[in-house]
Amino acid sequence: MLDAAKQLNYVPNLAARSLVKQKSGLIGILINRSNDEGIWKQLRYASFINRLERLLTDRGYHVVLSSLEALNPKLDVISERNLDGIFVVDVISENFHLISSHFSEGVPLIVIDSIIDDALFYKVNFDYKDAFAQARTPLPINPSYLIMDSFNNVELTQSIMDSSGIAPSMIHMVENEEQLKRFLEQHAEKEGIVLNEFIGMLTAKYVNPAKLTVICTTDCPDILPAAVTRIQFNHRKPVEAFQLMMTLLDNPMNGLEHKYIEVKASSIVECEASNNPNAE
Amino acid sequence: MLDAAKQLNYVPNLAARSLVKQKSGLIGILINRSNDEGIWKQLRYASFINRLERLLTDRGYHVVLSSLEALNPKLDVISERNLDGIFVVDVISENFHLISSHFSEGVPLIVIDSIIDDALFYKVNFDYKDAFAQARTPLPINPSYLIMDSFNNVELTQSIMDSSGIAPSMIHMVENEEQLKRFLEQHAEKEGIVLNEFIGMLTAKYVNPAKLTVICTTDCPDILPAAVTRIQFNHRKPVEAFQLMMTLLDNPMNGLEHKYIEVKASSIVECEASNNPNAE
DNA sequence: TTGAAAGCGCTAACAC
DNA sequence: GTGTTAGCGCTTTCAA
Repeated sequence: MLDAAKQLNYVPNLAARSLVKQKSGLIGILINRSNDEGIWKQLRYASFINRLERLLTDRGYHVVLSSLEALNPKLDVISERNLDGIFVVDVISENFHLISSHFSEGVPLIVIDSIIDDALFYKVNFDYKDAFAQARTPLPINPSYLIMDSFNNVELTQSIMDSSGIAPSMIHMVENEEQLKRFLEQHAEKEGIVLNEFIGMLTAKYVNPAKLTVICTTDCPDILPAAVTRIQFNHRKPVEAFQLMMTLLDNPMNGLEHKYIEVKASSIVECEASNNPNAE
Repeated sequence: MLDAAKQLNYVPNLAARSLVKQKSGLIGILINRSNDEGIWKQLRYASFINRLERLLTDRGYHVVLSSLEALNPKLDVISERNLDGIFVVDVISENFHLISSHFSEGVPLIVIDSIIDDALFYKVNFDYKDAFAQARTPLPINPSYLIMDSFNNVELTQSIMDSSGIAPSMIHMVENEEQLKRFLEQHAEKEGIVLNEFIGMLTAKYVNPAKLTVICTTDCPDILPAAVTRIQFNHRKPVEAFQLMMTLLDNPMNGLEHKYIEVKASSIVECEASNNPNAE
């Protein structure tokens, strides 16, 4: 029985197949990470990676996960492993040329949470402008401060600050909990907006949760105290990124004309993309 | 010579190398996940995966991340990609034989958060007995209830319940926030222990944080309210798992005699393993 | 239809 | 040393 099973159980060798087909069946998720990250940075992409990986795995791709040192990202994995598609998350502007140099014609390259004016890259970002507009709607008065996290991609950080409509002096960039606490002591009685629910949770330790509006960017609204007002980005970011990747993989010739996808804030619950478990 | 290769921008093809060397340079991290997971389950392994992946990547390995459906885990990636080493997290007992069937002689197989009496598997688990002992030390009286999460590996779940020394009727297995809330309403004024800081955070919404002791299993103590007593497992689990894997990869012939590694609870801050960036 | 052969890019084992 | 070759396991092509 074991013998018979083994005879019938042919196991394809994907390395050999890759070699001849020039397709690896591997999709890379590359993420900029530093060693000294606060808890909110560590968890920022947990849900995104989880969901994106699931979608890709269900489609029959294998996912290579790789951290990048922000200062010195090693991107060799892209060309060495012949990745069929690449997601890069939160890219430092200075490193885009480095990524380009690892680019192979026809290999979809999607950057997440990064603004870059280069047609080589497809981009999937949140529509923060939309989120801020929604955040202002239910509030009796305008929020007076913004607590947020910085991104490696400074253009994105700047863009968020700009779309918030809040004076730069009233925007606190979270570095550590102690500094956050000190900032909040000066504004305890005012209304504020917080980006990222983990930061929202830290913030709620020090101010009245009822005065907070949190823009949920990490798909974890449940961790927030009940009194907090939430603007939820629907959890479509991984789905959008996945669908874009599939589209690009299906049409290797002609790329799409729209290089930017903006995921809107919304409380509408969307269903998952259908899992069609077969790759190439 | 290396320079010359770089000048010519020669890119080694790892698929071809894998084929001839019979080593892929790939390490798998396989995790049981369900679709309807609560936030605490989704985030349970975020920090572990993050750190483990970093250690492996720094050593020059490439990491394949794959979700498994708990009921029907597809493990083909192991043999198809010729993984050099495999981590499997939170394994359902019934699936161990399935994993065995994908096992190749000499390929290190390390299970995390799983109890299995089979010499094929190396195991890295927390020492919960130690954690509960420490949890009782600082408390004025004995905790009267335990809030915890269930694992796919029922032996582990049972083992934790047993080591807690708390009556089964006073152990609440978290399914959703509503049920948790109802359980807590009956025990609001008593001391309790909580396993997993995300559950601890949810719990702290409904009871006096000062009465809670949280055993931190996900390396995210910062998310807890200040008043909560913490027992921290030091963040050595990914490091231990990594070091064990490296040891096994270095000694392909003779496995170690100790198949269990128990990571103790401790507040001692350990330094990261040295990053020696070269693989095979 | 079925089968044999070439070759993907690399390393190891030979020869010189 | 330096150069050549066989072959890893697969797919594709071309032949019968």
